[in-house]
Amino acid sequence: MMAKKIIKASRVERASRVAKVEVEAEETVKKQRAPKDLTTLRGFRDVLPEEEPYWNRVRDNARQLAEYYSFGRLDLPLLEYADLFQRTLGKATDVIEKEMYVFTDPSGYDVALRPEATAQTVRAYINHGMLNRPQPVKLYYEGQMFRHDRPQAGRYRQFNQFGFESIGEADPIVDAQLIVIGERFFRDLGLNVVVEINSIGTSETRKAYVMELVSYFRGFRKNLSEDDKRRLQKNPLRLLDSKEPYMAELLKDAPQIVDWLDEASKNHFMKVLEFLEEIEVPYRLNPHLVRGLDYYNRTVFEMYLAGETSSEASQGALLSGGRYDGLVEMLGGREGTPACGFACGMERVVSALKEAGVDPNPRFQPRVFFAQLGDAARRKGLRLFEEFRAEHIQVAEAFGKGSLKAQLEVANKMNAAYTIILGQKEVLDGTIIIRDMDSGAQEIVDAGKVVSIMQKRLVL
RNA sequence: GCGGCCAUGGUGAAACGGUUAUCACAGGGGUUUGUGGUACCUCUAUUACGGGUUCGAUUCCCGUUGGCCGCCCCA
Repeated sequence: MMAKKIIKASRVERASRVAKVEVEAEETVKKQRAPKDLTTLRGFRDVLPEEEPYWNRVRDNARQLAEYYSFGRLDLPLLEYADLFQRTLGKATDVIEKEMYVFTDPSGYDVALRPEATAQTVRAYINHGMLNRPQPVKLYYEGQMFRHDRPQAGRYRQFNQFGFESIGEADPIVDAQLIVIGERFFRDLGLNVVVEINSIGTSETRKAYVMELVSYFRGFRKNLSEDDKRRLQKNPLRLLDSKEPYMAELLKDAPQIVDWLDEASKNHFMKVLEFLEEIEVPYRLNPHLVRGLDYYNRTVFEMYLAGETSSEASQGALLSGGRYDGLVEMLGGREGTPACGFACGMERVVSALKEAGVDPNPRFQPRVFFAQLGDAARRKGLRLFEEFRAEHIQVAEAFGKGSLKAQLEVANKMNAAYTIILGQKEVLDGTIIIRDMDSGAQEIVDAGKVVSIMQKRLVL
């Protein structure tokens, strides 16, 4: 009896397992790509050496600013418990609802590739007891983020952000200085941006405002598009930056969030604006600016390329941020810990740099080429190469090539100013040839002195 | 997630449904033994993948995948 039951159960179990495997196999086949079709995943890309100079400029610039304004570098993991983001970003946001790379790791935990780094930064602040450091704790990060949304202009599934976060100080000067840093970042790169700014108050005043907003738009419900109806349901604040053409008219008489701010938030906002005026950072008040993630309160801001407004920017904001005074507490940190920060989309900055024709300053530009003939020369050359390196002179080579002609071709293509040529004869004589690539003039010098001679030549 | 446009070598393009799929550039190798920026020769594509229509498909149709763009959302 017992045995029969077991057999029965196991048969059923086996059957379902087989069915499952079949379903899985079918899915796998469907998703698998032809072996010849060797590409990256959708929305993921390789950055090739030619593009790297732009990235270096962006990264260097951000790092220098971080150093100057005393933001400590914080490197964070790419993978976190999924829960960290689910708790903080807001249940109704797309980032949580459908864009996160969530999976079960081999230990059985629900983990997620980070879609952004602010929640992580706060997690690290709490984890490492940073409340015991002098406040505010100023942190800077950069790295890859992951969101599974549809690739588009300036939008990738893996993208890079750098961010500045200041945790533990409520004074509006923090907000203002962060905006200054952001604006300076672009100015240093030769990009003109416009700062858009707004205040969304506290979560309580926002709630009251949202109710008012909803009741206002309910009156026009039948005029609204499907998208806007959905916003009305799910995320009414989004109605404010809806791109529907009829919206401009409707918004004219709609309640304004600034009118609903509590006294403290209003004061805070005024002070931020005063600081900005003091330091002469041009800004544009945008009463319809709301941020997508739930943790923001009071000051919110975004930066766009000059000449573009938020509604027409082809790839959205280059940088955005704001205050998030409730987040530390929400994650279990000390009650009432204030914070403010921003994140910048580096892909968008790189593309703006290219668009603007900014010179990226390639770093690797060797001006000396070493050409060799024969095994003895190659052996010597390998050594000589190291001697140049010790003197910090960049030398290019093509040790793999045999003929002098081929090597000179390479030297020419890379625009070398000089080629030093070492052949059988020179090895025996202890000499070496220096060829000026512009004039074609050559001179034979003592092999032992070539490094110091080149050193002098390159200074001129 | 929804919609529009698109898909030929490393790159940019060409080929009325009919030969060994053409051209330019880039790249590799060479034009007899040690000299580049000019020449010549030569090599590098099962036309994204899968299916269908057809005597015959790079060309027409469907699906998949991917890219660009708009929406949603966001950096």
